[in-house]
Amino acid sequence: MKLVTVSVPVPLRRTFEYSVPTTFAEQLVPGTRVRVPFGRRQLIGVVLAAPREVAAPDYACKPITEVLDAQPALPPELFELCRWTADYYQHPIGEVFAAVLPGPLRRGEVLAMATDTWLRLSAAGQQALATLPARATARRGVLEALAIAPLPRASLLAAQAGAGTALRRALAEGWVEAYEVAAQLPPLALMEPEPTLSAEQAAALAALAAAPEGFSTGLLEGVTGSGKTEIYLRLTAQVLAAGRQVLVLAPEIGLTPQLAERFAARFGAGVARFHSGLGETERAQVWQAARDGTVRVIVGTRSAVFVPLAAPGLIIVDEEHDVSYKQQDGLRYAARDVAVLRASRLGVPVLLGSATPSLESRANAESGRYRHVQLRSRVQNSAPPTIGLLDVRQQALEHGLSEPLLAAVARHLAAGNQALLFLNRRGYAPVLLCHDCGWMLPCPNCDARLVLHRGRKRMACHHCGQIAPVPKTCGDCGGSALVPIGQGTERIEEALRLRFPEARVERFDSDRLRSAAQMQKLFADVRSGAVNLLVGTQVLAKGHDFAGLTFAGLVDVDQALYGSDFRALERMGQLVTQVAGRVGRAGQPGEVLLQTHQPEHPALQLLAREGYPAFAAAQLRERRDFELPPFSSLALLRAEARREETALAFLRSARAVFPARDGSDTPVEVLGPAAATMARRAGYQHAQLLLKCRSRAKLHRAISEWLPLLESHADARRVRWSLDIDPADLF
DNA sequence: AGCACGCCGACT
DNA sequence: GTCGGCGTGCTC
Repeated sequence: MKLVTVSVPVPLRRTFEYSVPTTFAEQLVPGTRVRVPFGRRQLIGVVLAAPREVAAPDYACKPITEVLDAQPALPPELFELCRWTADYYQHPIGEVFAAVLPGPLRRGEVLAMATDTWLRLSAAGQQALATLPARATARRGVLEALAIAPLPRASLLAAQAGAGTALRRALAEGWVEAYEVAAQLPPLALMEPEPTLSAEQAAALAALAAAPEGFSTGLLEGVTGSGKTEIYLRLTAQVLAAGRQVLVLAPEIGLTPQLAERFAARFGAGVARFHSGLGETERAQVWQAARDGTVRVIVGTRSAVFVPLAAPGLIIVDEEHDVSYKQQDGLRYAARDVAVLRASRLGVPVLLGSATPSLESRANAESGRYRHVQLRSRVQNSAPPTIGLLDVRQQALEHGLSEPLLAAVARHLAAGNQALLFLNRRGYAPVLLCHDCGWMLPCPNCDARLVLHRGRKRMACHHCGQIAPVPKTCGDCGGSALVPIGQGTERIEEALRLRFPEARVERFDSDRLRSAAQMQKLFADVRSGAVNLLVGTQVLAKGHDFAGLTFAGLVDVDQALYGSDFRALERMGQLVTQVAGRVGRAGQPGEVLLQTHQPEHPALQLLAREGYPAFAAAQLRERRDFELPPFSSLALLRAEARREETALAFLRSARAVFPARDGSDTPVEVLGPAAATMARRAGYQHAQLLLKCRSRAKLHRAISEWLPLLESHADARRVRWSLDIDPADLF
């Protein structure tokens, strides 16, 4: 009999064998979806290995119910990429397929071939054209256009404004017939002239284009405003001209529209977006179009790294340092790393772009594995901003703002420019404190305090979403001396409104920017100059260019200095540099001030005086000294349970069964278990066990041996646990 | 993950 | 006497 190996979407690190009725044995290539009985359910599985002839197995083997694909849903290259991903991230293969396949495919639906609607003139239409009164201009226009040649419906409607009604009439009268044709791409044409490159851009482009045929990794390090996107567009033009596709990754949904628009403006049709904001059907359509080669450029977020490509030619990862590329639950992959691996397997170049490259990429550039290309000057000739440290020790602070900071804001406003204040904390104040007894309203589910949100008149937990009314009196002593301690963006906004009553102050954070439309409106108001002062979080650090901005103040960099994670400083440097990149305009160099209680901190000083590259080089030396990534590999076993002891007991058992380490020079260190920082989150106690090894391969092998022991351990059923390879955060 | 089986507490 | 809690085991 014939057997195939099938993966099913269950969290099991094993696969299952099914017998194959002879009727459909031929089509069962790897990557084909099949419906199979599993226990007493029917699941959609993926064929892992072609059928093979075997003697009857020693277990009851069920037959496949149905074959769902004539062509494998996962083309060979993507199928192999999934297998690599499952292996590298030590994740169940069935769950990898489930994560990669769009919803409709995951549920077993069969996708129809993408089609375009075309229109042609009927015989009745020919006659109508002759008899139609001259004043029926719209209908005449439609019929005359189609009299020349049939047209795609979309082109007709695009060419003739307001033809919709006329066309509907013509179709109803039977003058025009609609029919479906397999979707096809209009021929490639540049839709806008290519701007002249600066000398530096031209050199960068030449250096990147000089890469030998096949796989290579480029690291394009370019300060904000240096014109990285134009380099992407030029390289893309070359690849498209050769009839190949380009995959462009951006860190978050909010940044894909601008990027996609730039590509569409240059290359016209054939640019598609792929991200979780699309509906499932739409995602499936883009997926299929990419696989069929009916789109040329796919701009998407991290999940787009798994889109099938008919004719891949280049992968671009914009803002490659961004932590959003790391998935933080389920299959914890890093899209930037998968992109590099995928490009190497495809034999195509990959380009990583950033103003602040990750230390990992910098290390690869230094070792010569990546081709390092730099853009040091801004296209519009504005000088880079000066970065100053503002010592706030013993200074009177007004809602967290020092007098020199406020004076700087006043100076830039007086000059008719815009100023920005950055603070990575939403809300009014992170703590509401009882001045009489010291009580602070805790979150009932987390080891955290509820944050005061004055605007929405409530207390909110930023970790689990718990909300509560603002207390009038202390929950402990009943006193009414409740005072807000510390500041969030709301409070800074309020303080600035009081101080600068004539300025228009706007706040930019996820509380304020509820909808995409609202966000567009606010950003438009900034660009028009209607907004004078901006206060905000992360959202201000990414992407958007504000031409009139000449000042940025970071209200509290110390926050980032004290992070418990070994990447805290790297993040701080990137954040400061990204915020600083928003500032400065032609002829008016910008100014950046960092409020700190640690003005002598060496990392801060280096960053302020010499800039990000020097700062990053120093950070990298520290990583080397402490054998931290990228000079070692990490894996984190996380566990959560209602009781802390349950989570710790599991991790102790896990540690106990970790494969014995030999006495080699690259031992696997096992650190912990330990309670996570802010252990209780959303009602669960979090704990973790950290694995560290200089050899990635060796760590991988040890974990492969370890996982089966872990899974079969009785303690594993009592906790929720997950394994994080190359963790981005250690909490 | 589901889903069944199985063995101990408060109720129609 | 049964309904139902979730510990344990299994899925080709």
